[in-house]
Amino acid sequence: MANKSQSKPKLSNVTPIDSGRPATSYDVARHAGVSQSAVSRCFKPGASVSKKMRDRVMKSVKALGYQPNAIARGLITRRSNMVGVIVSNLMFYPEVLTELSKRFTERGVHVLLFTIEHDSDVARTLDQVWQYQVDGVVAAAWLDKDQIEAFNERNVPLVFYNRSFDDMPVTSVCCDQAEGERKLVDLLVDNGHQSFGIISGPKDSFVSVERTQGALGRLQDLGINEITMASGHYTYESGRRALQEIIQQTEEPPDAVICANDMMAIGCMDEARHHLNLDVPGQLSVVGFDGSRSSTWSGYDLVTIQQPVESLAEAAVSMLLDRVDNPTLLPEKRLFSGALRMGTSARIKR
Amino acid sequence: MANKSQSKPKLSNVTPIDSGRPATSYDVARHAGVSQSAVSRCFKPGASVSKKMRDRVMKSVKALGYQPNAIARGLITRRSNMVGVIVSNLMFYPEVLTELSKRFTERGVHVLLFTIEHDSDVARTLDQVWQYQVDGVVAAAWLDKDQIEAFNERNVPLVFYNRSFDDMPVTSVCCDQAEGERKLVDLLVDNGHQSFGIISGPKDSFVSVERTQGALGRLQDLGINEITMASGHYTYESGRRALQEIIQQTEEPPDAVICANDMMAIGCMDEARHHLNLDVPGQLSVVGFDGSRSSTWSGYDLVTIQQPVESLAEAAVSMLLDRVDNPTLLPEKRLFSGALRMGTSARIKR
DNA sequence: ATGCATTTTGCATTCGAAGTCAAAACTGCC
DNA sequence: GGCAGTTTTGACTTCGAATGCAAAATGCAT
Repeated sequence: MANKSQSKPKLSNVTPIDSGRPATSYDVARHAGVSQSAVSRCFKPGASVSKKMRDRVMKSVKALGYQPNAIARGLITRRSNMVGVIVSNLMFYPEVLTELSKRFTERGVHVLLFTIEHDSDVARTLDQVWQYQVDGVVAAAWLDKDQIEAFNERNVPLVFYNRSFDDMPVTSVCCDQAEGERKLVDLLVDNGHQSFGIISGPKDSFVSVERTQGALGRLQDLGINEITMASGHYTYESGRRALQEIIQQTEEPPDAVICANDMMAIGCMDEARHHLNLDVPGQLSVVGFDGSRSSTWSGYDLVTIQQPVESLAEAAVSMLLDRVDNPTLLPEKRLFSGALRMGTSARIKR
Repeated sequence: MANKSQSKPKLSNVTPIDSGRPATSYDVARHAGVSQSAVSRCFKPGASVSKKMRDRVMKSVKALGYQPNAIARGLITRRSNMVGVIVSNLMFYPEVLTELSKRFTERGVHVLLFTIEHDSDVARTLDQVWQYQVDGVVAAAWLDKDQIEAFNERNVPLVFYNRSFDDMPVTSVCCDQAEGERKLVDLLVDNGHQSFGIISGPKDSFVSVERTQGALGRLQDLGINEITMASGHYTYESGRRALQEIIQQTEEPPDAVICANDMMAIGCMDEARHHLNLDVPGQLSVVGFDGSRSSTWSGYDLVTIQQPVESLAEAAVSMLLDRVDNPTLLPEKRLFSGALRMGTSARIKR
């Protein structure tokens, strides 16, 4: 730097502390009377720097309030230390996002958030993802084959959260939706339930399909055919509406209603109790899926499957960062079981 | 570029398409037989580029799948097109984050998410914020005077969401917490309630203090002194516990309980109905604050204040981006009224 | 003190896009 | 065709930090 300012005495390089602009490594170097390289090395763990040098630099760093520019660093290292998190609808994933964010932060990685409202937004979102040079992506959204392929071409690790692809080698962490539903069905059938309603989520939701198919499959395996279907959008209101539909379609209310998530199960219970005058669980058993906070509220106390959110998030984060460090790692699918929660929203003996 | 490769024929510059790495503007330039500057200009709206040139470049852009590197762009333009969003506890702000994210995305701005668990994390978080050269920050968290000052020094616009500082010139959007509470108090008193319980949030929560003081102040103004206080942490469980405390502290249950948020109000109702055998609203009126989704569920149907989340988010986003474009804009505080929701959780005539 | 090995330091270059400026290519007009 | 005026283009530099390499400084043994 000292050399440079001799050969090219430009103002911007000479100004002692270019106030207004944050200090750069050159500013620190000049202030400490050392080279810019030295400053840089002081911020690289395990670099060869004498104690004397480090102390001197750090003094200037504090004096100028220097913070390394992560953007500039990212340019040269080709590592932004940012990961993209793509969520289709935040409303249903607040705790997931909290867990992911917490864990990434602990590891010094930052989260660039992409929320998408419609599937059609995915393509646009991915363009942004490429532009921002994220080191990896966690997707709790649906991507098509070409989009997944794009990640491979660009060597950007991708981990799916709660959705996977049987026919493609992707990395994913999932809660075993189908197994969970089977547990619920078994529990209900073992406790004498014979006729069922099933409230599925949106048709384009991977999770909903898995859950609904899981429940349906087990019921059929057990030879149960009294099944009425309806679908909702994972919301409270849609759960209520779906129950109305089911009731209208049948002579008698079913023994139990299996909902694709807790929110709809809660809607269902409220509809039954407050609008249809049905006792839950006395006349109607209701079960959900997720283990959301509200499922434990005394008014509902759902029988449901609790997703191990912490484990899922931890797995997603570590699998992603492992692949960032070592791009040759092959895809891996991890499937976690959910825990059966024995609430009081269904007629079961415990 | 052509010139450069003559004088310094390095491999990395000569390789036609350095596969594996994403294409750069140089790659595009070489492929199209034009200069790198030309490629850059094609991505700058309103730049001087002939139609012939633009077509030619765009053909190569598509052929190579080129995406401008936002990191490199940010370095030279000093604009990252990223804003930081700092939220203290995501659990209570999912819809806020959704709204903010949606609106920033619409305007081509990206969200770098910072979640903090303890106040002590703020300092560390801010270091990260500086490093990532965000263009601005929305904070739904508490910052101290020095931390706010740091934003001014670095010329990084800052907008507070639902917290403000009477004694400092900060930019903020808030729902008028105190006014909302006064509306609730007036409603309850007008409907004959005489004794009150107040469940506040954490002592270090700005919002909680505003709300609690608002309610307390109005009650005292109205000459009502039968007030029992308790505090919680904004959670369902803490609402239940707080109601227990209140009941224990008094001979008779109060006529009404005023909770600092909906979640605690719901906990309160469940505790009253399912554990204390109190009829709500018959024996106990319960009111909340927020207008959360669950406040409208039939089982609760809260009397509460609905925060205009869309307006708040829109205001925060536009105020922030206005200040990014025009740093000379002075601080501005915007205060939105909340809407009274006439639910059935309190004994009121409607 | 000398020589050699090792650590520490600085110089120069690099990452990828944007912007400045001057050269080159057009345009219109006489 | 030639010339002034305008538009388009390319060469070069810049942003801020990291790093390979060589020079300088240090340590150590003789």
